[in-house]
Amino acid sequence: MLQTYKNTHKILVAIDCVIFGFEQTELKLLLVKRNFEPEMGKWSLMGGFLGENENLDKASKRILFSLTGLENIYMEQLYVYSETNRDPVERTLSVCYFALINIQNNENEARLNPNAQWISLKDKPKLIFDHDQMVAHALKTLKNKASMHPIGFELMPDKFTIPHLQKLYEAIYDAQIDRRNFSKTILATKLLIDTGEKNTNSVTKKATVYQLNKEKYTQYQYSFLNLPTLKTL
Amino acid sequence: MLQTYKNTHKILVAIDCVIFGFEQTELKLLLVKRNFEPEMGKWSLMGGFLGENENLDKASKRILFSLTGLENIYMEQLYVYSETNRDPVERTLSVCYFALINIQNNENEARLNPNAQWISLKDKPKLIFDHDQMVAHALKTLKNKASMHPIGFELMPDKFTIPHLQKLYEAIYDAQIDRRNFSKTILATKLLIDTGEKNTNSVTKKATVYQLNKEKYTQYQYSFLNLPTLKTL
DNA sequence: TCAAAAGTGTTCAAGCTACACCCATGA
DNA sequence: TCATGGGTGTAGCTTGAACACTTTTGA
Repeated sequence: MLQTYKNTHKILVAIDCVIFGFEQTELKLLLVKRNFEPEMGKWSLMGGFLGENENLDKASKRILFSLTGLENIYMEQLYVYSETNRDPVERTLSVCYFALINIQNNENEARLNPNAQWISLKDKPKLIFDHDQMVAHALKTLKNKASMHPIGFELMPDKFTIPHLQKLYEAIYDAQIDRRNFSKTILATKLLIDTGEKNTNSVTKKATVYQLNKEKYTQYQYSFLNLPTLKTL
Repeated sequence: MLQTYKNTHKILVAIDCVIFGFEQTELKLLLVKRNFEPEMGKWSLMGGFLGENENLDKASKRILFSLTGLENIYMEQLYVYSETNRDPVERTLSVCYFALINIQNNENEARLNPNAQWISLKDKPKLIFDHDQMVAHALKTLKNKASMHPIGFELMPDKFTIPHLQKLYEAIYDAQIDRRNFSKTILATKLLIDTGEKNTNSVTKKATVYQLNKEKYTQYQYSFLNLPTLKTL
């Protein structure tokens, strides 16, 4: 016998993903140009609805996969947006996820939805509904989390140099970091493995190429970087 | 003309509240004994459903008020639980909130729902559904947040002594803290105002009674306590 | 006058910040 | 040979941890 709860009403549940990437020296967002109403033609976060036989984590992975063809991406639930009028079509809750993607590793952009585009955070257009608010929230969380946990590596390619990694943190915190202190701090974590290779792109002295020590990464227990910019969160 | 989204299905949305309090030296949870099915007679978090004309913050406040008669309580959205089978009656998402209540200030327990009870975290019974998981999550968040922001004061009465405040942090982190260093750190924040009063309950030397500097509190910008226990989160 | 709790100050070590010099590379 | 970017070392300061002595109070 199947009971149900009385005097309750059901609501549509959406998922929207704030997807960060890092290329060269720029922190980027993966945005989509809407090809359906409402707000057709405008930019938005990638989204979708929660299906009948899936939980939110599964749905968010499905949505990300449908957009990018990527699996095994770092994703985390952020916050639920629930203003009654946030979606003009009908009442919809949106569970916001944030994802970190390594752009370089995934150069086969063939799989990328043609309506999707990587856009620098600095050039972010106005987004639909409350999506700007979601991006702001996600950015704050990224700043917070990246100082406590080494999740920044999720945005880096498999092989990278320390100066390149530093550019990532400078982009995240929109701040200058001392080269020498940064290098010292990063190396002290023992999270980097020297591959023996040298960066061939560089015009001048070739930087050492490192890989992430993935075992140490998953076990990492200490607070990560302690940037002055963070102390006034 | 009212559009709707096609091929989507709606879901019941609940709110469950992890409510912390602090009394004497004990961190407590406000739990309710269920007087309805399913799981009648078992302990659970206080919950309710999201109504048609309210957002989640409003609903969580409504639910807390209905349980305690209290308003203006510190509340924060934590996480959404969405396993398809988490509620045996029918599929329900639960948005978990966590709340911090100052028990002493609210001694008029008349307003407290008769099915509700403050129970020490140490004596927490097994809760229904995934509520144990919610409590574990909330506790972790409390530990995290209390080290970064001075939210611990939300659990204290208006007037308190430093040794009493220390007991709170010792309860939260389940750790011993050095009296002298704690006092120094707390006073350095300038968040305390000396009321000039002395604690009359004490049997021996009377401790100084302080009040929170509420202006400074709302503006507080720095990371709060840096407890060693936190470094291995 | 003694035990228990409260209040305060000092010392040492670690970590972070600021800063300077040397090396490798290609134009 | 020079400009550019990469790699490393050190001194000084700040912060936090460990720790001891004095005061107040009531029994």
